[in-house]
Amino acid sequence: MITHAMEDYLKTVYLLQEGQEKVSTSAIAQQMEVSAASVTGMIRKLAALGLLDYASYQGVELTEGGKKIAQEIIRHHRLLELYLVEIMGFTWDKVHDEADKLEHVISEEFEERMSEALGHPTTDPHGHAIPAKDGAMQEVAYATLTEVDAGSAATVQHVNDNDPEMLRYFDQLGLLPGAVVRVVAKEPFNGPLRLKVDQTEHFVGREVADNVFVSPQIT
Amino acid sequence: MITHAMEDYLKTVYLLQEGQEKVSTSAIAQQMEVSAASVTGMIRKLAALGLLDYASYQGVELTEGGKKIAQEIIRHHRLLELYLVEIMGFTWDKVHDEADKLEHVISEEFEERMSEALGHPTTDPHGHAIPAKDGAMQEVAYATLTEVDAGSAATVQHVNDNDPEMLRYFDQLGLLPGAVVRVVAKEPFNGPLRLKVDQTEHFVGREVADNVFVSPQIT
DNA sequence: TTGAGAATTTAGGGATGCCTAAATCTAACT
DNA sequence: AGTTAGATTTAGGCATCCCTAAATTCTCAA
Repeated sequence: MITHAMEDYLKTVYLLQEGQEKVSTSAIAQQMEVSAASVTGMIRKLAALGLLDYASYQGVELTEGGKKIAQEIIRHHRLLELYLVEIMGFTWDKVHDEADKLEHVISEEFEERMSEALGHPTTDPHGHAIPAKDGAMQEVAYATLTEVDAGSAATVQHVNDNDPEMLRYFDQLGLLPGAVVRVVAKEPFNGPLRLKVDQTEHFVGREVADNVFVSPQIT
Repeated sequence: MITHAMEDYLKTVYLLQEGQEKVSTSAIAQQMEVSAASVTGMIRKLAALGLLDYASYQGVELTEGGKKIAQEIIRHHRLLELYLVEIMGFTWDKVHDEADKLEHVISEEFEERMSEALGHPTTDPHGHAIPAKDGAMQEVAYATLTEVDAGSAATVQHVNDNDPEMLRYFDQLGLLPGAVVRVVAKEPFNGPLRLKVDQTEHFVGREVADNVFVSPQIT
C-alpha cells in the first residue's frame, strides 16, 4: 500500500533528481524538513517495494515504478494549483499549501475533470510543467536570475512556489512566468540585483533572484 | 490536535445523535465499520479533549465544542458533494466517497469559495441540509418511504448517499429529492412497495425504501 | 594513509489508530 | 436474587511515521 508519506517522498526524490542522477539522504531530509534518520527508514521501505534503487550510503534513484507514482502526484499538484487559481479564484501564493494536501486525496476522475475544465493545460501558475497523464514532461533546467549577466535580458520561466510571501513579492514586482526582465546591474559581494521589469526598476536581493528561473532573451 | 480520524468520529456521532440523546459505542462501531474496542479508545481521547461527554457503558453525547467541529466537517462534506456535481460534472453516485476524503483536507478559503460559486446553497445533491458557517442547520427527522401508508403520496426529501449503486438505482427510478411518489400498494411480509413516480410504476424492495426519506404530501 | 568532520545508518522510543481476545458490566428474564 | 446474553471496556499487539542519540561509513585534505 502506498501511503501519503510515501507519495511525498517519491515526489521529493523525483524533483530533486532533475539533472542529478542520485539523490542523497540529507538532501531529502532537508527538503522535507525531516531528520535524516527518518529518511533512511522510509527509503528502505520504498526500496523494498521496488519504487527506488538504493545502496547504503550511496544515495537513491527512482525506478520506473517510483517515477510513475511521483509524476502522478506532481500532475495532481500542478493541476490543482492551476485549478485553484483559474477556476476558484485563489491567489497564487495560497495554492501550493492547498495543493499539497489535496494531491494525495483526489481521484483519477477528479484529476481528469480538472484537466478538462482547464483545457488540458501544460503549465501551472508558477510556470512549472504539468506532466501529461502518461507522465511525459520535459522540464528544462533553466538558469536562475542570479546567473544572468548584467546587461542581459531574460524571460521568466518559472518561480519557486514554496514561500507564499515571496510569491506575493514576485507578484508586486511583476516577476511572473512569461515576463521579460533585464538585469541592469549586479552589486558586488552578493549585493542586490537591479532589475527592469515592465519599464520599472527594482532592487532585489540574491535570495529572491535565486528563486526565479529564466531563459535567455534574444536581443 | 484534531486528527482526521477524530473528525470522522465526531461527524458520525453528530449524525447518529439526531433525534437520540446518547449514542452507543456499538452504533458508532457499526456505522464506521470499526471494532467497538477501537471506538472506546477514541471516545476516551475525545472526552479528554472535551469534545464529548462520556460515562462508561452509558453512551456518548457531543459537547458544544464537539458539535462545532462535526458541523464544520459536515458542511465541508455537503458543499463538496454539491460542488462536485454542479461545477465539476460528477454524477451523484460518486461524490460521497470523494467528499469523504476531501472534507478533512480543504481550507476555510476553499470552503468559502465553493459556497460562493454555488450561491451559498442550503441542500446537497442527496437532499441533506448544508450547515451554515455558524453551524445552524435544521435537519428535520423525516419518515422513510417504507412508513408511508399505501395509497398516500409523499415528497422525497433526501436519500442515503452511502451506496453508489443504490444511488444509481434511485436515479433510474426518478426517486430524487423533490420528486413526488405515490405508494400504490405495499406487499405483505416485508414485500416490495408498488410506487408511482412520474406516471411510471415500479416495484421496489424494503431495503431501498428504507433509504428514502419523505414528507407527507397534501392531496 | 590516516584522521577529522560530514553524512548516513542503527537503535530505541513515542504518538496515532486500528485489531483480537479476555474481562467486565448491564439489563432482562425467571 | 441469579443467570445469562449482549454490550462495553481493558489488555496486549501491530503498522505507520516521526524523533533523538549513538554508531558507523565515507570523503578529503594534510
